[in-house]
Amino acid sequence: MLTDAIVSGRLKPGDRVAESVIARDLGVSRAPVREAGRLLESAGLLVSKANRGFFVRTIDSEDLDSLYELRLCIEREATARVVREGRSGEIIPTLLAQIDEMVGLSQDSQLIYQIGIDLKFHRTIVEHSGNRRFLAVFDKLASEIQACTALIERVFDEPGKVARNHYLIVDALETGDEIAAREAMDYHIGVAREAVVGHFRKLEAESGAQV
Amino acid sequence: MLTDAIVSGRLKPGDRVAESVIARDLGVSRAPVREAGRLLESAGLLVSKANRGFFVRTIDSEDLDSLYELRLCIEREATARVVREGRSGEIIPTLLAQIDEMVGLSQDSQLIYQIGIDLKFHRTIVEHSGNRRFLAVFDKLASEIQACTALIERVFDEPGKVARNHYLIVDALETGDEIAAREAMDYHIGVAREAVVGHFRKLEAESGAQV
DNA sequence: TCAAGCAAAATTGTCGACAGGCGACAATTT
DNA sequence: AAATTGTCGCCTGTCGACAATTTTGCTTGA
Repeated sequence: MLTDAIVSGRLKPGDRVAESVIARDLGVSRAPVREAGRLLESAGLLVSKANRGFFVRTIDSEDLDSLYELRLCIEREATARVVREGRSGEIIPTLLAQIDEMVGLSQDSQLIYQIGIDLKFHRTIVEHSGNRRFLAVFDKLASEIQACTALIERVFDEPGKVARNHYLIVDALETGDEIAAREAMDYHIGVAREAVVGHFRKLEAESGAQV
Repeated sequence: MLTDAIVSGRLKPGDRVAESVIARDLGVSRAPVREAGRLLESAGLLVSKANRGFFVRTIDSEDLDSLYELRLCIEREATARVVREGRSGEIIPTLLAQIDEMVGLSQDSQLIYQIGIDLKFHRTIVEHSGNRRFLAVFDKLASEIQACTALIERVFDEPGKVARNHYLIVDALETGDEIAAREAMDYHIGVAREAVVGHFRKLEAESGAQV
């Protein structure tokens, strides 16, 4: 609804988002825009300064690294929990279908969609971990990760390979070994973390702050 | 400011919090109350339903367990980071002073204050972990934990003993062993988790849902 | 007595308007 | 020329009012 209209387009990080302007553009009052702003703020896409309004969030490589480390903590524990609670078999068919879909979307032009499925894959695991708080944190980070990744677009050289890497996680789930599952997720996210943060560091070396 | 006035007092979990009522009581318009409501919502103290307004959040033992497990993931990693980044010596004096203060507040009537210092102790560690996201999540959980604990009041039999248990964490930090530090925090929170969740399960067995 | 339907009250969602605060720019001073 | 101060305009924070929706209490009928 409103949220999409705001984020969808052309906004550089650090840009100011005046609620009066948005309200005028969308032909509604400022109140609903305000609500949507708070929503996007809690989703981590905007930050608000007192008496100044909303700004598009900026992010540096250190913060991105923190983000991935947090994700790591949540997801490796969630993966272990899935095994411990004996819910692996229940979700493996879903996970395999998602990987197949990802592999099918490995064309350059469809990277954005692949990122979406990638997130769904991880969410499926967290969702079935049995820990609602894990899911809440994950969902909050998800929009940020997706937004960041969408802006970076291509960090990895071989998107198809990345998609196939998810099979390792499913394999570990199938063994029923809690520790192996945890380590599989640990490795998987660790690789992504290095790649994304490394890419970002290079961007920073060339210019200033980035989204 | 407003937030305190809303939460401070007498509200049962599940209670409805009508913004019109609050606004009348405080003699302000509904707009600022709305803002405060969103704030408390993102702090996890209220939930909002469409066209229904705000309600005081309810919590069950399973959710509380999830909360502590999440805390565990964050804090044990944060503790390990403090050691890894070589910032132990920098914060140990602060930590020791906080424990002393806690021990001094071990009287029954001051348990609420002790809980506050306890949270500060843990926050100090997370704050100096070097991971901003850890701190953000911790701060979000902190208000919830504090609110819950304040309602439970006395879960532990010997508050002084709990306070002194924090020395074990400082000891582990002093050794400079990353793994030992992680395990010390792991054990510390694990004990609290069992006690709090166990206490809550008993309450649930007697009645229905609880805060 | 109880259930269903209806009407009235209450509450949220939205609106336009006004006051105060902040940043930007110009004028003045050093 | 650089820095400080004064002014202007835009934007947020707050307000009271109206419309839409939900809840509640009452009436009506079986």
